[in-house]
This record gives sequence, structure tokens and C-alpha cells, in this order.
Amino acid sequence: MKQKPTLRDVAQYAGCSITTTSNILQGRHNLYRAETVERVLSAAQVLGYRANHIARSLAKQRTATIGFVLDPNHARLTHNDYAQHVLDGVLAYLEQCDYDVRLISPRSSSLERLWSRIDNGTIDGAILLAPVIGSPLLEWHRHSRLPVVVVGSTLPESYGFTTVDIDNESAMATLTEWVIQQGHRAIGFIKGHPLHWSAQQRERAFRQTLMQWSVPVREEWILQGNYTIESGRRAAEQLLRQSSLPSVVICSDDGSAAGFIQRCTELGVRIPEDLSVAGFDDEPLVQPLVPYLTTIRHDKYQVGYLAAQLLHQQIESGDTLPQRLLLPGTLIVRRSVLPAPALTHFAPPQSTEGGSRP
Amino acid sequence: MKQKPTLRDVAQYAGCSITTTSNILQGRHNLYRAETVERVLSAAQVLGYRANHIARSLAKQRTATIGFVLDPNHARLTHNDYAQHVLDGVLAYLEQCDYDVRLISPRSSSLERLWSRIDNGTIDGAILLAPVIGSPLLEWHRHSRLPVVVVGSTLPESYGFTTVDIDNESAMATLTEWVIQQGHRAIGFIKGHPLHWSAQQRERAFRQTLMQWSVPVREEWILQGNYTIESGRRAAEQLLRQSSLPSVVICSDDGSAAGFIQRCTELGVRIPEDLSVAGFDDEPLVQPLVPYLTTIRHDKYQVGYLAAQLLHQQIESGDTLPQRLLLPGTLIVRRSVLPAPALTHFAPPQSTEGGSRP
DNA sequence: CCATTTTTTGGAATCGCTTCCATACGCGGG
DNA sequence: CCCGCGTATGGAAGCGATTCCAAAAAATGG
Repeated sequence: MKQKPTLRDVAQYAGCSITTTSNILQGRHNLYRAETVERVLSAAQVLGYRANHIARSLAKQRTATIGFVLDPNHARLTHNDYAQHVLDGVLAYLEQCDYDVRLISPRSSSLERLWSRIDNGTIDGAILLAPVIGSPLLEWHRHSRLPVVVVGSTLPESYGFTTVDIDNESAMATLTEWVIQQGHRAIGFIKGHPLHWSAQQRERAFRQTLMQWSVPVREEWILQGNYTIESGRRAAEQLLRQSSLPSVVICSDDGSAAGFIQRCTELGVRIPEDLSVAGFDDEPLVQPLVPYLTTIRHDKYQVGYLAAQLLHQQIESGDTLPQRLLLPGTLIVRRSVLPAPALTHFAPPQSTEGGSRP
Repeated sequence: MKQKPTLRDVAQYAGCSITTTSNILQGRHNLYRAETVERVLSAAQVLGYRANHIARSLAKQRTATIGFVLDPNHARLTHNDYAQHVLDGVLAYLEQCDYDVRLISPRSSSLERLWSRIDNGTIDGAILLAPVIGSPLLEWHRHSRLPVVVVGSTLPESYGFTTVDIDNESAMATLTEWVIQQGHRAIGFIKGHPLHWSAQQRERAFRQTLMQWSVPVREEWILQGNYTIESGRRAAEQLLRQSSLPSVVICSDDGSAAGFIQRCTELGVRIPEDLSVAGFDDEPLVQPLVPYLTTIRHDKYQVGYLAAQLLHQQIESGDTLPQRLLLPGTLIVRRSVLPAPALTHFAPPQSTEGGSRP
């Protein structure tokens, strides 16, 4: 029908200047007589005026939009339950402060194109979702002034990113410690995806905790995984081929735990009677598969929510000092880990200073 | 460090006008001498120029962005596997034509605010994700000139929306027909979410097919569900309380099918030996729960991809005639539906003309 | 060598809104 | 009667691109 009304139209209809109209529509009512305010407001109402955010953004040099950037290596959003929960949290927070989200899923190869897809003036800041090791996204940040918060990957501090993530190390330490306290001394491990920092951290915490408690680390029981059910199945086959077996296997994630358990069961090894298994993530998607899995739960929604909050603060304040926020996981004890068979007494932790862990 | 370079900076550095620079950077190379082109390109290169899309959008009155609009009634993106697959498809298509996606999840109550969140000049078109019956989104469209494609809800034609969806009616008809052909004549049904058009359509197709084949419709076997596992469990309890039971239950979705089966099993009814069950959606999330479920599969990714394509065309061509695209589902036969016990011969379809269905 | 094309290039308006700063007006005090 | 100040309002310069159209330069032809 008719063109959308602009600020000028409203001003004209109200019989005052564009400046006045703009000010009043932005809520600066006290600058003007009540009568003027009323006139402008009703003019806007009558004409069905809605501000053009593009023009506003250009003038204010502020878009009230943040970018939610997927890693080019994560092909699809879908296969990633993590992403959705985080995104939900982000949306929930941003809704409150009237920010919007632009979804950026850079599949393109060229670095140049990738950057211009992200940093082209359309966003005030970005949330990087779990960039993997060596991701081009990390490189890009050096060239950009844009506030950025990384979620789902706790990069080494040297990268200088503000980060919100779960505390992989301490959560895995807690889990491992608990397993040891159940009397286990023969402990296997399934590693996570080799390109994820979280996988590195979980493995490191696992190894360290074993050492602290003087539990031997048996490399042949440490198997490669990649955060998928399939990789858990493969790990099972590999492990069961060996002559001596651990009494428990700690998995870097619930997916591989589920695959591991599945394959073990198929091969006649009963879980947890013959072999205990622990997971990590309390993944709702695998929960129905192995409802009895002992695991670590953490709040991904919260990660997103806090990341959005932090980013929002950085944008508003202009202060981009890197911070890091690590949310604790909680141990969920179910039935998949039984106390170790014979052993009940065993060595106390090596007395360095790795005393009590929160 | 330094401010981001603007077009003016590049022009100045290259020693030519802004117009020239703009033209060349937009690829109109043939307008200028090769030498000029070279100069501008390298200037842009050296300065690390990246066009400001906000300014571009304002000038061109085109944002190269579409809105992916969730229904205010779908609280979270997460609980919706459908949404993610569609979104993946959308992203995949838009990537190709250099469009971006703005995620709009309107939780606000006020209609006025809702509109201004969507139609504020920041998008060229919108994809409405499965608006429910009575959604304010549908109302909004009347007032707007924005090209819109609805996915996941096949609205009545009278709404005048372009639509991409799976063909609920014919898929459910296919499934029901197949069940009947397995010899079943005592058929129960679990309905979908009462606010979804898809639920209505699936139910209608179910009833119609039964009538076409002169199979009696027993209202006491038609149970309310709402596309969740929990609602399937409730339906099971309700059904099993009855004195006479159907030989098969067709569920409006895999979720309720899974819940139904779960609860039946708990109550000592064996599936499919005692009772056959069919689902709908081939939901990957419940697949591990009931891997033997006979169901209808459809391609949600494709829905998103085609919706984006259609929307893109409408934006580019300016032609907004409502179209509708219904993608067929395919019957996935697994083990959860057995041939009906005694009966092998039964009435042929009523000879209207509901002959063979693709 | 000049008029006429053709090829290159640039001036300036525009997109819709924000915001700095100037102007106009009314009023009490010196 | 004039100065200065507070209150209301508007003018105009951006923001960083695009694009229409005209001007300048080079090429063509008679």
C-alpha cells in the first residue's frame, strides 16, 4: 500500500521539527511541553510509525545486535545440543536489554570473506561458540576491535579472550576423585575430540588426579574418542581386545559413554556389574539411552546467559579487559559406577598440596 | 588502535573519488581503466577496508538479511529438534547468496513491541517457524509488506501465506492406509498438540482414511497428546484403563509414541506383540529409545532450505504471490507394527476415488 | 583542426535517524 | 530599559555507503 512512514512524516503530521520528534520518541519527554509530547506521540500512533533500526544504527554507531558465531568446523548447528542451550541462554538475556542476535555460520573458506561476514558493522559484539583448536576465528580477533566473548572453549589465557565456560578441569577432577574413592585403581579413559580444548582439559585433569592419588596411568587404557556415540563404540572394541581390563572407564562425554556401554553390552560385558562407566555432560539426548549413567552435569543455558551479560556489559562500558568465568559442574551419581571389587583401603593422596577440591 | 577505514579513506588513498571507489569495490570493473581498478583494489587491501553493511543497507534499502522468527509460544529453541534442522537448511541456502540470518524470538507480550522487533527495517523478509493457531505473528502479517514464508505450519489457504511444510495429510494417510493393510481394524490414535495445525491435519487424515476404508472410528481410542513423551505416557495409562483395546495405536509423533511404548512396557503390555504402535516424524532423538518404531520420515532440513530459497526469490523479484510447497514424507517400516492377529481379509476401500496414493 | 562520440571520472543528493549547537522567547533583577 | 538566564524548539551536519547524472578527457571522423 503506502510507504512506511518516516520520522519526517511524523514530524510534519505533528507540526514540529524532526529533532523534536526524534527526541520525544526516544523518551526525552522532559525536554518539551506536555502538549508537544502528546502531539508527537499521537502522530506516531496514528501513522503507525516504527523507527528504522538501520538508520538508527548508522547514526548512533551502535546496532544493538550481537553475533552468535559458529565455528566453521562445526558443520551444522543441529548436531550440537550444546549450541542450542547456549543460544537459548543468550536469547533470554538479550531479550531483556532489547538486543538482537545475528546468526553467523561461516562456511566459506577464505579468511577475508570470513572476516567481512562477521565484522562488517552489523554487530556490536560477538559470541564465539566453542572455537576449535586452530580455528580461523581466533586469528581474526587480533585484527578486530569488536568485543568478543568465547563460550564453550576455555582457551589458554594468552589468547586474551573473555571466556565463559564450564570448569572442565575441576569437574573432571571431582569425577575422577570420586571414582578413585569408590576404590577403583584400574581406570581407563576415553578422550574427547582432539580439536577441542575441553577435551584436552578433561584429559589433563584426569591424568593429574590419578597422579595425585598415586593411581597408575595405563596408556593402553586411554582411548581416543571424539564426543560421539560411534567413537565410544570403537573405543569399546579396542579396549575389550586387550588382555587386562580396567575396573572402570571414565569417558570425556556422555555420547562416547553411551556408545561404549552399548557396544560392551552387545559384546557380553555387563555394565556396571563387569565394568563401571562414568560419563560427562549429563547430555539429555543420551539420557534415555543410559538412564543410569553417573556423570557430570553443567548448566549450558547459564553459560549462554552469562556470556550475553558479560558481552553486553563490555559493549556498554567500552571496557574490554579479558575476564573468565568458569561455572562448576556437579557430580550426578547414578548406578553405572559400582564400588571397586576387592579393594577398600588404598593410598591417600600424595601430600603435595592438592588437598581438598571444592 | 585506529578507526576502521571508510570508503572515503580508500578513495583518498587511491587518489580518486568515492564514487569510483564504490563502483569498483562493487565489482563494476569494466567501467574503469584497468590501472584505476588496480589502484583502488590495492588501496582497499592495504588499508584493510571492509564495507560497512549498515550504511550499505540504508543506501540500498536492502539488508541482505532475513529474520528467522520463532513463535512466542515456543518458549525455547532447544526443545525443538524441528527448529534446528530447518534452521540448518535455511543457513545452508542463505550462505550461498550471501544473506544473513537474524534470530527473532519474541517473548514480549505487547503486540506493538512484537512488531517493532520484527519489522524495523533490519530484514528483507522473514521465515515464520511453525506459528501456532492464534499466534499474534499471523495477525502482524496483514499490516506488513514484508515477504514472509511460513514453515512447519500449513495454514489454511485463506491466510494468504507462502508456505513450505511437509505434507502432513498425505503422509498420515499413507501411514494409516498401510496399517490398515496390515490387517488392523481396531485402531487407536494419539493426537498432537492442540494448537498446531499439523496436529489437526494429521488427525483429519487419520479419520478420513479410516472412513475411506470403512474402518470404524472409536472415539474412546482417540487420545489427546501434545507432541511430548510425557503426553504419550499419559495416553497409555488412559487407554489401558479401558475394557476393550485396539490392536494398534497410531501416534501423531514419535515423542508420544515413545512415551506410550515406555509406559505400556512398564505396565506389562508388550510392544509390538500385544499391541502395535506407529509413530510419525522419525525423530532422531527418540530413535535410540525405540529403534524399532515404524514411522514417517520427512526432511526438515530440506524444508528450511526450500523456504529460504523461496523467500530469497520473493525478495529479489518483489513478487509475493502466495505459494505452497508440501514435501512428501516416506513410510519407514520397522518392527513396531505387526500384522493384525486373526484377520487377513477385509473390506477394500470404499469406492469413491481415493484409489492409489503416491 | 574542430565537432561529435565514447570512455572515465566525480559532484552531490539520498537513505532515515541522531545530536551538537544556535535561536527565540519570556521573565525577574539591576 | 537592558542584560542574562532558563525553557522550548529547530537547523544542519554528520553516520558510510549508493547512484543518478553531468563533466572532463580521450578517441573518432570529416
